[in-house]
Amino acid sequence: MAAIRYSKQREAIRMYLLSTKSHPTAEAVYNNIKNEHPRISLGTVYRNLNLLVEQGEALRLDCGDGVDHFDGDTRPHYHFACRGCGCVMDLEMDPIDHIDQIAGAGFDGEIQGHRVLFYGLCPDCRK
Amino acid sequence: MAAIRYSKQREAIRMYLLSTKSHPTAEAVYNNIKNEHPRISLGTVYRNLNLLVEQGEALRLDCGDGVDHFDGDTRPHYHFACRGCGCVMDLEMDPIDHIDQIAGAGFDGEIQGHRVLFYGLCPDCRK
DNA sequence: ATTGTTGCAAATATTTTGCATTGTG
DNA sequence: CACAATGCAAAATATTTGCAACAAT
Repeated sequence: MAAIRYSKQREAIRMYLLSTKSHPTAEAVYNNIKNEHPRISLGTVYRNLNLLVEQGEALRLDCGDGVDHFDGDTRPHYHFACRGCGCVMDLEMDPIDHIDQIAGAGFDGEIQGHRVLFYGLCPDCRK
Repeated sequence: MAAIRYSKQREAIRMYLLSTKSHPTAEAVYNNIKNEHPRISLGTVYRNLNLLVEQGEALRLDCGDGVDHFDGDTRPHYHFACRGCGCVMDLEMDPIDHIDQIAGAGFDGEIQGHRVLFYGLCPDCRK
């Protein structure tokens, strides 16, 4: 049953995700980890990111650019994607889970949740 | 300045999108169009879907499966993705544009809009 | 006649996977 | 020692693009 063993690569990826708020892609994680682990491969990064997401230690985000982004902050929160510079930011905002009720009214299926991405201009690009 | 000319392929794609509520992928559009237009190529389907989206005659949807889906109904509305069968449905629901205000409170950038996908079990899979 | 559009194939881009080797428990 | 994890390269998937032939205006 596939016990999970320690690996310094996975640990480095996990630590990097916890250290940044940049919501990096797999490629970006790879580039940042490469300094410490010059022989790490992109395949290993993908494998471990998938594993971390499965284990609930990271979130996979879709930021609308067709590439997966990852977030070490697994608390439920909302994201914002800037149309100017493409950066992805966390939003500090009140929960909006009530929209599930709105969606469920008059719908015969079962609404289990939602995925939201806000977009616009980030503080820097707005200027 | 690149005037857009008529093409029966584009017209067939447009008509197919208007005729279905299935939110097809490019591949699905291709397979459905092929009956009428056996020599159409997938590249042409992609080119025309992109064109229709640019012209505002179709929507590109992200349904969470990593593949682009397309919708001929360009009126603003919300979508639901079933975790059971993978189908994508329209939701008849009250607008929830007020979430932009909630997101914008305490955010220094400019919220221009949002992208929401609801998920759960469709009426059939719920049974 | 001009030039937008197509079919086809090759090219990109992103992510996954097979396999021999290495590392963990 | 058993087997999970790695590095590497090749494969799989989704989408775009170069180009010569074709079609719309």
